[in-house]
Amino acid sequence: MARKPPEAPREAQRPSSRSRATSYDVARRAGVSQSAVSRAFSTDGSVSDETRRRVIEAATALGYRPNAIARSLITRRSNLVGLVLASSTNAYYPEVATEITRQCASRGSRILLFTFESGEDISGLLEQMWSYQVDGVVACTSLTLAQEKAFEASSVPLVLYNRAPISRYASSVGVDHEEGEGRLVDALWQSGARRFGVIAGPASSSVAQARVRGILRRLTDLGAPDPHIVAGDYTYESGVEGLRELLSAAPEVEAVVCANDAMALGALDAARRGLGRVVPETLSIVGFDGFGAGRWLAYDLATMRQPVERMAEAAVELLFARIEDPTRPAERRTFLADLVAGASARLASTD
Amino acid sequence: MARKPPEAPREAQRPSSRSRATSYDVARRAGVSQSAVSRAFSTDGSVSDETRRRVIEAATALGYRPNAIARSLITRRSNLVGLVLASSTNAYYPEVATEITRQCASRGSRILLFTFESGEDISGLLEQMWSYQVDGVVACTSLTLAQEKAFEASSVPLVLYNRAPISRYASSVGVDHEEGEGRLVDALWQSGARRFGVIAGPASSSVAQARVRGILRRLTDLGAPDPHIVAGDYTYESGVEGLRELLSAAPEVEAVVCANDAMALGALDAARRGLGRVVPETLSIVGFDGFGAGRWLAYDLATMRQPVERMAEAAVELLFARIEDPTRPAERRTFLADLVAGASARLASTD
DNA sequence: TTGAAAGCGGTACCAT
DNA sequence: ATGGTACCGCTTTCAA
Repeated sequence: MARKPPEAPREAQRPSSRSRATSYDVARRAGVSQSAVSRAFSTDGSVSDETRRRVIEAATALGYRPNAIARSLITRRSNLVGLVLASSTNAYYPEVATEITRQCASRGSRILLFTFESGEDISGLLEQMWSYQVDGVVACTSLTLAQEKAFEASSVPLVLYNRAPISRYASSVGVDHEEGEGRLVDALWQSGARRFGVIAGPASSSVAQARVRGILRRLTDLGAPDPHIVAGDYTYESGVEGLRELLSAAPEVEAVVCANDAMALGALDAARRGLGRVVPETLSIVGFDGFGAGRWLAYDLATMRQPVERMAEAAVELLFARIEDPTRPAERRTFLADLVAGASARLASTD
Repeated sequence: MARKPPEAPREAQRPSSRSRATSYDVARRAGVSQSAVSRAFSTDGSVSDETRRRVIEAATALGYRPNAIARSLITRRSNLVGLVLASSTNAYYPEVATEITRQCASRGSRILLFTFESGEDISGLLEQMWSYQVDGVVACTSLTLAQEKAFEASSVPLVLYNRAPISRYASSVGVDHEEGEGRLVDALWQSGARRFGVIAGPASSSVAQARVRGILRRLTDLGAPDPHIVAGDYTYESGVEGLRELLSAAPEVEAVVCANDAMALGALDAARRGLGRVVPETLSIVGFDGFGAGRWLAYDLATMRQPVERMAEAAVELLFARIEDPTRPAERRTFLADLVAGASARLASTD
C-alpha cells in the first residue's frame, strides 16, 4: 500500500520546457529550494531579503507566475466567487454584476459567471460551480429548497440578491419591495389619485410578486377600490401593450403602477400615442428600479430607486463574513428604496 | 533527494470528514480503486458496467462531485475562459457578455469575469487571469503591444472583440465601423443632406476613432464640406450637450452622425427641446450599435446594428479553434453592420 | 478491466 | 531563515 521511493530525483524530470515556468524552475535558477520560492511569493513567508531578491529576479527572468489553481488545491480556498444571473438582462442586472465584481476584486476574489435562460433548470449550473470549489455564491435568482439545502450540505456560503431565502442557511440582501410600493401608492393617493391600475411582472418572479403585493395591500389599507391589473413580463413592449389593455378595460384609471421601470417607460410612450391622456395631468405612471433611461429627457420617470451599490456591497460583505467564519449565522439585510420624483406622475411630497 | 516512503498508508488518514467527499471516499464505499472512480466519471474510461454502477451509487450517496480544480491541474486544461470588459456598461456590453457566456457554456467552459474602470491599467488583471490558467481570453478592450506579446509568451489564445489586434498573435472579431459609417453617410447624403455634424466618442476608444474616421472619409469622398465635430463620451448626457453645442456653433447642420446610440438618443431628446428643429424634416440624427432603446416608440432611431450574436459566436469559435490547435494562425473576422431605418433620419433607400 | 503509483504545482509543517 | 517532504484530489501510464 505504501508508496515506493521514486526511481529518479524529481529535478531530473524538469527541463525548462516550452510551457509555463514553475516554482521549481525558479528555484533552480535562483539556487534556492522550491519552498523558498513559495515563501518569497507569500506575504508572511519568513525569507531573508537576499533570498527574496534572488527569487524575484529569477521569477521575472522566467516570467513565472504562481499557479492559483495549484495553490487553491492545497489551501482549500479558491478565491473564486460564483455569480448566478438570469441572461434576460433586466436592464439593471449589468450594474449589479459590475458592482459585485468590483467588490469581490477588492477582497482578492474573482468572479465565476453563470447565466441562465429564464425557465431553465439551474441545478446543473450549481453543480458546476461547486465542482470549481467556489468559496461562495451570490445568486440573483430564486432557488428551490433542495438547492439551498445542497449549499448547506456542501457548506458553500450563499447570498441571495433581491430574493427571500427559503431555508435558514442562506443570507440575503434586498430592498423592501412591498414597503417601497406602499410609499409610492401613498404619494399617488395623497396627490388625489383614486382609481389605480397595475401592470404586473412575470408570475415566476418573486420580486414582481412582492411588488404587486405591496401595491394591493396599501390600496386596501387606504380603502381604495380594487385596481385593474394586467399582466406584463418586465419588458418595454409589455408595458406598451399593458397600458393599452388597461385603459381600454378600465378607462377611469388615474394612476398606473408598473412592476418595473422598463414597463413604465413603455406605458409612458403608449400614453403619448393617441390614448387621449395627458401625463401627468390626467394619468400618472410610475415604475420601480431606478435605472438610467428613466432619467432621460423623454421620460423623467417617477420611480423607486434601488440602492444597487450599497446592496452589492452588503451582499459581498455578508458573503465574506460567512466564508471567513462558516459558523456565523445567516443574515438578511433589507434596504429601503428611494422615491424619485419625476414628470411622469403627480406625487404628493412625502415629508 | 529521493522521497522516503510514507510512514502510514494513505487510506489511514482519510476519515470521511465534514468536508466534501473525494474520489477516495467513493472508492472505499464502492469497494473499488480510486482509479476506477476516476474512470467511471470520464466518458471514455474503460470500466465494466458493474463497476460503474457501484461507483455511481456510492457517489450519489456521498454527494460526490469531481473536483474541477484538481482535474485541471493534471490535465492542464482549466475549462476557464477569461472575459475582460470595461465596467462602464456601454449599454450593449451586457448582451455581449451574456452571449459569450452562453457560447462558452455550450462548449463546456466557464467564464472568469474581469471588469475594469476606464483608464485603469489592466496589467494586474491579466496576470490574475493567467495565474488561474485560463484556456483563453476574450478581451473587449485594447491591449498594449507588450500585453499582447505576453499572451503569446504564455501561449494563451486571445481574441479581441471589436478591436484591431496590434500583433500577429491575437485573433479578432468586429464590425467594420468605417464601412458602416460610410453606408450611413451615403444614405443621408442621397436623401439630400449636405451639411453634416458629428458627435464623436471618447478619444481613448479605438472603436470611436474608427467610426469618426469612417464618417469623415466618406464625406470627403462625396465632396461634402468639412463637418462640424464636437466631442462626446458615449453617454446619453454627452449627446444632449453635444447637440446643443453643435447647433449653436453650426446651425446650418442638416444631419448629425453620433458615434453610438446612447449619444444619438440624447441628441434626439435635445433636438425636441426648443432647438427649433423638427426631426427628421429639418434635422436627421443617426447612431451606431443598435441596442434596444433605439426601438422604443419615443425614439425609432436610425442606426447601424451590430450582429452581436454572430460576433460572439465567432469570437468563441475562433478562441476554441486556437485552444484546440495552438499552431493555428490568428484570424480576423469582420462583420458588416445592418442599416436600421427609423424616424430619426431621412435616409435614401439603400438598394 | 483493474489497481498501484507517479505526478500536476503549489503550501505548510518539520527539523535543522 | 532554510530545505525536505507530505500532501491537496485528480488523471494517466503501466503491469497484472
